[in-house]
Amino acid sequence: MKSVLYQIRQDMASYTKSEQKVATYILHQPERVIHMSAEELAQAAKSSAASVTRFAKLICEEGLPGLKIRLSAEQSMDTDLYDEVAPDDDLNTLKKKMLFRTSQALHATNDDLSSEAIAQAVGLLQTHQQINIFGIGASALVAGDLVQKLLRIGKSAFQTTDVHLFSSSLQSVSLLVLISNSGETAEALKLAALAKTKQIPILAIVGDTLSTLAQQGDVVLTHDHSGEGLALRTAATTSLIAQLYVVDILYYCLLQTDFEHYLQMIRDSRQTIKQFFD
Amino acid sequence: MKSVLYQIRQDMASYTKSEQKVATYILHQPERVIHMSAEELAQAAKSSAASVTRFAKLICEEGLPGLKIRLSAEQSMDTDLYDEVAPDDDLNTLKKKMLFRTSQALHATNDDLSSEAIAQAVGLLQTHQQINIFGIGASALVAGDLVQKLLRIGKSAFQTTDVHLFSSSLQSVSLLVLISNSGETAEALKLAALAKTKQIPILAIVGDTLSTLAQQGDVVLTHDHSGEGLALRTAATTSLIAQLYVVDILYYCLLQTDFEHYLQMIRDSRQTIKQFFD
DNA sequence: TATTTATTGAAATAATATTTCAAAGATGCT
DNA sequence: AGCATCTTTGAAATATTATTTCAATAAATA
Repeated sequence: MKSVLYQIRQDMASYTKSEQKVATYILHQPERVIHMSAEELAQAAKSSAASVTRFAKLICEEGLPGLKIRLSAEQSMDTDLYDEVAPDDDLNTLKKKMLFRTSQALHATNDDLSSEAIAQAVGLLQTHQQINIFGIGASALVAGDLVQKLLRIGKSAFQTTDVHLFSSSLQSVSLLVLISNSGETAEALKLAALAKTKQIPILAIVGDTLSTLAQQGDVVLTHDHSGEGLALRTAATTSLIAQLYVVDILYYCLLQTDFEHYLQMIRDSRQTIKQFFD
Repeated sequence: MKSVLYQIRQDMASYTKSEQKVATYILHQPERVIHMSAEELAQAAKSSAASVTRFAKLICEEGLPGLKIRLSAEQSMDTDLYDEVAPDDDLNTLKKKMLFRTSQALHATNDDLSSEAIAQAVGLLQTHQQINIFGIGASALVAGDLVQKLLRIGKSAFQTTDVHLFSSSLQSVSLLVLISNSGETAEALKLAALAKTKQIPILAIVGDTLSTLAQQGDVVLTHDHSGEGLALRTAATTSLIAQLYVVDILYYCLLQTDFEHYLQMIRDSRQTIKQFFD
């Protein structure tokens, strides 16, 4: 179904005078209209209740209540939220834009994640006792998150941003997890090459499906990175959040392979922290 | 504003029998309810119109029409997404649940963030050259994110999870940023006490508004942590994401105080990385 | 300008939501 | 259990809100 606001704007020219009054008011204050009666809207738009309901029926089969319902459904989908964050946005606009953008990224990431890739990734995590995770910049944070998660269920996981140290940590029994938004991070690519020589499998968590790193991975999980093109690093955090989201889903899929057991380990680890440090 | 469906589910236990009938129907068929009259809904839920409108008013100040409007705004949200992630969920269900939960957390966080608190926080960041950021566990990642962001715009920022080292780093000119989901982390509270003795101001980023840490902060930014009660740490990542989201908004508000200047610094820092490391 | 046609809003009507109230049911007390 | 009290319930009464009617007015056409 089309947006009512859009439709009203489109058809504005074909409306009569009083219809235009009502239409204009609705376009300017859609969120207020939602909580107005026909009479109130008529007053606000300097028209009559009759004109209001006539207009409502014109737009929407179910009359004014139906129109209000459709307006409400559209409220959450504000129009120019796609814009780059602007220097003079007020906090509300900023919040809306960020929320919108983040939601977009998560939806897109959901679409990107295939069952097969996740299943294969879980397989790799299960079959390797030692898991070495590398990411640099913001991706280092994601690496850190994955380490924390794996340690909690008794997996041996290691992370550092020190490439020398990291290289030394790679054992023949390791699984190498490479995290990179662009998929072109030089350090990650070098580590991938190193892993190849040692026949260590690579799990790549990458934004760009077509990147070099995405091609190197034995298993590749991709996430949304559509915001990266924007001038400001507005999207940096959305990419970060998308990466964390991928890790989270991967983690829960791993838990599912032995749910009760892992759950108990997580409980234990929480308990231990509580007992000794709180 | 909280999700009505969520609220209904939460409060289900406290409802009377006929209220539960109505509530259950709404939870199962929210998108149909939107187009039903009180009488129709009563029939469908095997109750009476009176009970329906009574229930509507209980949930929503503006009665049944208002409830329909709010339901419409929430359209298309599956009811059982509120559940804890289950051991036998397939990937699609898992993805839906996670996405839903994350969106919820972000919305709630948006509602929690007040302009005043953000403005004060920005003020603190502006007026202090040295910014010391502490978080432990998942919050350490958030601390890391904030450090990266601040360094990019030429602020002197420091983070470590080593409390001894961290204590030594606190100067009289420092701003102490404490990040904690529960707001009860022992280490953070000790650092808060230390800061008090040195008269160093505290910016707290906390999930729980009523926590000890929230009370200690000179400025307090809160984020959603509603998922924390859940058995499994399903919510751990949503809290983390909510924290990152707060940091992101804070950061952009800081940028706005001198937009072009900061933007240029960010561009320069990207350029430098590209030139020397890619 | 006279005639037709379209538009408008006040009032009448219809639809819908809400409140009232008496009956049924649940709860607690002896 | 038996009685009293408080709660819940739905049918009917009422109030609110939306819609249609229709006469008046304005615009368009010849």
